[in-house]
Amino acid sequence: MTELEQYIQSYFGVVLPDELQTISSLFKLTTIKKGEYFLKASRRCDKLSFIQSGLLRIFVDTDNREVTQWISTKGYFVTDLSSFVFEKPARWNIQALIDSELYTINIADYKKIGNMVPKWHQLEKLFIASCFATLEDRIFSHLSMTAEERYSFFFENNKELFNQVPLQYIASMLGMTPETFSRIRKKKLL
Amino acid sequence: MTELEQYIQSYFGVVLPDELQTISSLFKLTTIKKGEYFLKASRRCDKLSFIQSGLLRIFVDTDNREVTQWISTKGYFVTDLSSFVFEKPARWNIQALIDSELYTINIADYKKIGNMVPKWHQLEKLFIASCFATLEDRIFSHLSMTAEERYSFFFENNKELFNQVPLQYIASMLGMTPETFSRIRKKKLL
DNA sequence: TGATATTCTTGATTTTTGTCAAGACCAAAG
DNA sequence: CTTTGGTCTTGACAAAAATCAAGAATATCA
Repeated sequence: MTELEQYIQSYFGVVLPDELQTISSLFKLTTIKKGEYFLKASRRCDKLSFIQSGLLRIFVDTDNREVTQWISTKGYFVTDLSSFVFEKPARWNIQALIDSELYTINIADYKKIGNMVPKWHQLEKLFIASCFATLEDRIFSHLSMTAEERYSFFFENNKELFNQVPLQYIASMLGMTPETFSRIRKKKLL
Repeated sequence: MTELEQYIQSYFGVVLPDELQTISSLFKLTTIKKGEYFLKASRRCDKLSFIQSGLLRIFVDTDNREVTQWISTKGYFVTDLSSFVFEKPARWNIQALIDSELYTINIADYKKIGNMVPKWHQLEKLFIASCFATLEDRIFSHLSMTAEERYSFFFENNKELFNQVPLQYIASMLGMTPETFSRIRKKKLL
């Protein structure tokens, strides 16, 4: 079983081996270079990718500044979900932070899965529900934690990210300025 | 078409009238009195309800204080999604803020829908995806807006809530203290 | 109605976080 | 190696928000 198949199975729990193979065969290996855009806001996001290697940053341009919504890492999927699912303009920009390898499926092929695998929509539902729960937790962290607590929590669970991406992006996705981030960091090292 | 059916249609887009009727017939009208719990954290949430009238508050107990995650209003569904979908212990408490009328379906009946309505899992997926997008926006508001901006935005879209529920709950779900909330409020009235 | 909760407001103060500006550090490119 | 551009850190200060405490307003209920 390929790495992609293992991940699909872990997220979606597809059972029959031939179904799994059918699904994974629709994903094509593509590469994206550091700095290139996987998606630009206001365009349609017509693809879903699994990150085989690399890092992608999801962000929005506002009047004053860029707001990083999330950084996607190896072993996770990346797309603008509402654009992909509802076929409407994307709200996020998605850009490669380093050269990355992606297994990519386009919307047309993606729709085929629903026809070929009877249980697919159900599995999809479960997957999206778990994404929903993750966001609930993230909201909770903003309602109940200080910047420092959010930093510590994220650091404990994503140590490896801290020496791979510009820290200002992590600061932004945790909802603080780079300066505050830097000061918390210093405090933790003492 | 009943009000419940109209809402189901608007959220899930079920097309065939008999399917719609089949689904809605599985929801039973129940009532819950002010202060009563729809759900207690750590129990299983084995039901999904549509709010015909009333208000329910979703919250968590932390060491220091209660954190209100959300207030559900007329015309919306209420449940602990991850508990309902994955049949695991609930993370949230859900309590009626005023006497409320709910159309409630239990998990056993809910599962029947999937068998009776072929497209159901697909529609469910779309519904949950739209919930996901709503949470994305909410996270964005915490990454990019001040307490005052979050207040204004929420106020503009939920004016009616402000004279129906204790304001401290709204303050909490917007991620600020009651005092800060009160001061912003005063400032806006001047 | 009057008594009792609870909720809301307000002021004084502290803490946290943001802003602005300067300089240090570091990696990539000539 | 040196330059350059981006990133990170630091300091001084300002603004935002939290905390604590008291009192006012409001709802609840006997």
